[in-house]
Amino acid sequence: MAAARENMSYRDIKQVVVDRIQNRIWAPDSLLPSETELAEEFSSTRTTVNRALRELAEEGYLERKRKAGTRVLNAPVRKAQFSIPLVRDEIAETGASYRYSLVEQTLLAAPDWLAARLELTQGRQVLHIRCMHYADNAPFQYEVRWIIPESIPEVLEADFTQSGPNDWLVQKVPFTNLEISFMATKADQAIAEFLDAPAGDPVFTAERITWLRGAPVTLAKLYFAPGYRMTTHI
Amino acid sequence: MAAARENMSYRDIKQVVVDRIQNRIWAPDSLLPSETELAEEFSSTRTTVNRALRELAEEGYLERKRKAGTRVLNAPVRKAQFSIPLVRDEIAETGASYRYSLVEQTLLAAPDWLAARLELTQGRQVLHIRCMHYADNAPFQYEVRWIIPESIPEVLEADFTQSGPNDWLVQKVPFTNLEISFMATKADQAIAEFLDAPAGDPVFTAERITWLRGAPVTLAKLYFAPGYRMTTHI
DNA sequence: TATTCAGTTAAGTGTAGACATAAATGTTTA
DNA sequence: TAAACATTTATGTCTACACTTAACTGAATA
Repeated sequence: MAAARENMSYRDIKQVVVDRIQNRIWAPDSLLPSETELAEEFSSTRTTVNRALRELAEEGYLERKRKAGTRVLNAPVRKAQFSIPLVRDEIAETGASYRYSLVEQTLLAAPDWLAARLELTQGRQVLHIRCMHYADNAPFQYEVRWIIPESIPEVLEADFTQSGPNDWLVQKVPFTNLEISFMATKADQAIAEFLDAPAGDPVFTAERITWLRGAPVTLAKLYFAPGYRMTTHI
Repeated sequence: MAAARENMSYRDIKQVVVDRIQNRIWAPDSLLPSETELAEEFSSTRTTVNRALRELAEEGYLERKRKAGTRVLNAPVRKAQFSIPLVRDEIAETGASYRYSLVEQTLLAAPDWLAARLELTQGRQVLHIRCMHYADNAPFQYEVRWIIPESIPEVLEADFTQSGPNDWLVQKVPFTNLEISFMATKADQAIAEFLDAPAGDPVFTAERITWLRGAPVTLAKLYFAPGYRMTTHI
């Protein structure tokens, strides 16, 4: 019944293991045979089995502990992966044409909520930018962004009339940390106007905060046009 | 300047490479030295360097092609990972107490939109369930679910008065495929009532479709209480 | 009885070397 | 000139083995 053919690659072994898990041959919470035993069964080596099991653990199928052994996770808490593309790429992928438009750019004192959120001392100057991203001339995303010039002084000389702050930032800032939240917000007057939707309508919203070596660089609120869905497959 | 100490683990090598990328020593789009050269520089072996670079490629820092070499990706399209926990676990993690309540359970013919979405032939029987998840007795999530008994006959005998269909399904069904979407929807009368929010308010919504070996098993719509945010760090 | 400690075991990691494979480049041939 | 073929080379993968480290087990001790 068991495979047992020669020269199995770590990929083949992964497949067999997944099959056995899915067919309850190895039930949730149960212990797998040791790497050495599996290597023998598959007429492979421990190194190869190790790679297979290690990757399956990363993918959320297994839990591994030294000495304790390898265990099948009962809750398939498999991890959904979303890649976080630039808007321009996201739009380009659908085949639509991308257009950018700057709405407003001002330098002002950080509002209290922003200072609190980014743990800034009060009254710091921040660059405030609002802009729009269009797909085939239909509103796609309304972006409201704050950038901390203290963390990246060149931003004060940057030109955001032709392309968005995101494009500029990924070129300039090798960010080290990132927090992303997704939520549903209610369209206020400005959002409604720019996204061409009725005020009060639900808007899918992403909020990104980026740090560079511990110092906050930018906070962006991204409001997506009505009908937007963020989808992933596993 | 360069590290060059002995006995670097693949972890150390990863760190050095990331540092160099972030300090623009290896600029975006540029080619890294070959594995062999790096192995020499770090007085390590190609196998170890390989593991470091392979993992960094998985994490989205590098792009690797045979013969072409290893290249620094310019857009740090790093991947956000969300784990998809059971509601009960999600609530338990905040320290709140979890309570479940069944709202409705009926067997009916699949509505057209559902049949279309799951690629069912028309008029199929489906089990329709609506239920609530509470955290500390406050509404947390309103769940609307359809299950295809054809794919999992035992579901007709299952008892959903004490615990939710999700709990039952993860025990029974080793799902093989999963599609998750997130969106913002407008609270209709039922949603508003159950989540204790004004009708018309924006509601963060997840939609999960699960397949077992190609056959659709269940579709769930999960409506989160106002204020919910899905957050992740990178 | 409870605690500490040593032994054992399974996974984690590193080294060395071989062969496989894909892609870029150079060379020959139609 | 262009297509077909061969060569080169960097990554991909596998094997075999050694050593490290975490965690369980059970025996010795307080």
